[in-house]
Amino acid sequence: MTRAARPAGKVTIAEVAQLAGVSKGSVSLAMNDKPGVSAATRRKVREAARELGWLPNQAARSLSSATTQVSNVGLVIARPARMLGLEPFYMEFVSGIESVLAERSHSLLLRLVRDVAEEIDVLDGWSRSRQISGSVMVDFTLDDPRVAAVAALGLPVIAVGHPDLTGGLPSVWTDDAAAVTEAARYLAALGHRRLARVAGPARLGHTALRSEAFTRAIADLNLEPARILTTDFSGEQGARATRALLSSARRPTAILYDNDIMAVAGLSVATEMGVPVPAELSLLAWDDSQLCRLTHPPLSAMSHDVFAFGAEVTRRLMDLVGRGETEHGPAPTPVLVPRGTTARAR
Amino acid sequence: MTRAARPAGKVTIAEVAQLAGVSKGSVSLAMNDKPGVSAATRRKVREAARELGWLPNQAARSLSSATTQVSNVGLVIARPARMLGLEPFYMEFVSGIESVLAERSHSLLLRLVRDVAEEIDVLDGWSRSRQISGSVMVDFTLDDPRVAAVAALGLPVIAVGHPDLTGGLPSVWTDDAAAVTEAARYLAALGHRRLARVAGPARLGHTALRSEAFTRAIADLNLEPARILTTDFSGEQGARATRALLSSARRPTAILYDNDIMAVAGLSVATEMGVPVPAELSLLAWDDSQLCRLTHPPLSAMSHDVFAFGAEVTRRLMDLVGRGETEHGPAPTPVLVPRGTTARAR
DNA sequence: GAACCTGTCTAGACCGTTTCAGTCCAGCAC
DNA sequence: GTGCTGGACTGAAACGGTCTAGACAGGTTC
Repeated sequence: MTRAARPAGKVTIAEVAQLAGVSKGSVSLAMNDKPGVSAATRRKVREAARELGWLPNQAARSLSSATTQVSNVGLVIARPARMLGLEPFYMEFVSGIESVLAERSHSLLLRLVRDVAEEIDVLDGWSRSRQISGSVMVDFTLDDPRVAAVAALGLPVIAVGHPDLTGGLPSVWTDDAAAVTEAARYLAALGHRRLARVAGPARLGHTALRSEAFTRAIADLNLEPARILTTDFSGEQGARATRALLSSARRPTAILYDNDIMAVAGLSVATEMGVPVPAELSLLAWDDSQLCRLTHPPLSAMSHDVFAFGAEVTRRLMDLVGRGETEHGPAPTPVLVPRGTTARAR
Repeated sequence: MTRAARPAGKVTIAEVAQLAGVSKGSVSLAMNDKPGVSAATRRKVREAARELGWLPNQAARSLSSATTQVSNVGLVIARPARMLGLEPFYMEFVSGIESVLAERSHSLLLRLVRDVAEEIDVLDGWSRSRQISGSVMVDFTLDDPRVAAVAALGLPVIAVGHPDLTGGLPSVWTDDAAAVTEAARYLAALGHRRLARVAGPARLGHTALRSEAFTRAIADLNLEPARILTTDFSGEQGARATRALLSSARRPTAILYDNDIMAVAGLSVATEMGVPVPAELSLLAWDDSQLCRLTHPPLSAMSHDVFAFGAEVTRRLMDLVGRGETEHGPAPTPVLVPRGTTARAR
């Protein structure tokens, strides 16, 4: 099956000018709502443009003017494509971004890459070719090379991550340390003495921050030293980590997970191994997508409205692009929502 | 917080040419690996470009060359932003798309809109301003107005939907009728006489196709007339539909769901209502994201590799954009994967 | 030696906008 | 009438690449 490949929009500003009986310059002024043309002319030009179905050629526009505003926002994610589909976090985050973009008639330019070097290339290309007016950056590591790269590019960027990691870029973050501490205190208050945590990849900055806070909280509460297992965030590795924990000699009585897909997998493993939840084992998820409410018993979680978070990040990016500045501060801290998987230790 | 807005890459081809002691034309030829320059000159030019850190200005490039190949592909979805995050289908589909795009250094331009009219506007704008080289279209309805619109635009498009709905556009689809029939036959063979189906929104073309095939299969198999409840695909409505079915006088002994999030919700409802699965109730999901393997018991499903489906759709789109043509045919039919939620009727 | 290649390289037109220095003209003050 | 002002509008120069026609050198062929 073949398709005709003749793009419709071959109309140029010259034709519009001719039809309207004015010069190219006037058309430009009229269509961009700039002063210098009379109301009558503006109307004539509008009419002509509408009739010919003219839309300005973006390439020409950005070539000639330094200040080109496009209505796309970038998001580059350096993770395997498979993972994107498996992680409710990204889905909800992207949904939140889209919810704000849609109401402002903006689109999201999405790209998956292998590593940070490729991510920098992509941002560089988008920025130079003026395909985006700004970008959201995620998954910061310590001494992230992207910080310097986007600074050199002069691209408006909102960094999703703790200021310790994002090197002065305008940032939005959640206070994971506080949330982890709250979780540990809660489990301790329920009488749990032996906690464990199934964490994300060690290389990610926020994993390190959470681990540090978790370890400190355990120490402050005088609990037994806790095991922390790192994973790639997938359900499979969450299940494996849970099996390892439950098979160990002194198995934990409570497990904190770094996302919800792993918590769901963990609950399933506990059931499969005959460990009653929450009677003998408490489970606490993170992020709290709708998954947590669909299991039986429903998962207790450090609830984080990821959709709203994505929306807030985008609102700040639009601020930054539009006004040149935005607030710089944390988003709401994840809040503990007890459901059916946490109970007093026996 | 304010950001400096001084783009780095101010080097032009003229400066490179001057440094290398050649003309602009030669630089262009040398850097684009085209014939017409000697190896020595090519080396000199490369050296000069590297020294100055020159990268071609994309805007200028696409302005001058007729064959502007942009490396973006479009996807417009006419659903509320919230739903995108809740439906594993879309994220897996998008992941599959990205997996193919990433290996060809392409990006996805994603936009959520309210309705089909807005979708047409968006595609029109993207197409005219040369922001995409092609697009994927989903969620076809009967007599879909988008068919005529993209034909007029001359934009390469791959339609995801049955040819009955996509009006001659190059299409990829799954044979849902065959899959529904297989599901009904399997449940009948297990001894189930009273089936029900929790379906998607009635307005969607593929919901209608599935419903028709389901009803016919029930009739052919001489089973009791089946109830079909329509939903918005959300877990909440899936749970509500399941409660309604299980509360009815002659409750079904098997339920077929139109996606997996609703099946997970349904399983949870059955557990909550004390209906043992699969002893007294068989459940069959659709799409089969990893969710189905994480519940307990694991969900039987009409398994459909959505990731691979998205990848295949994109491969065909790239074919269409690159060679001007592509195959036109179905993707693999969803295949029944029995797990723990289907069993013989008592 | 003329005619003809072939490979390398250059000058300059061209792509479709924005922008800026001017032109034109009506209106006003004197 | 003259001079001045300011708004409306024009023409042409950017912007930074690609691409085409043609110049030039050196080698072949007859």
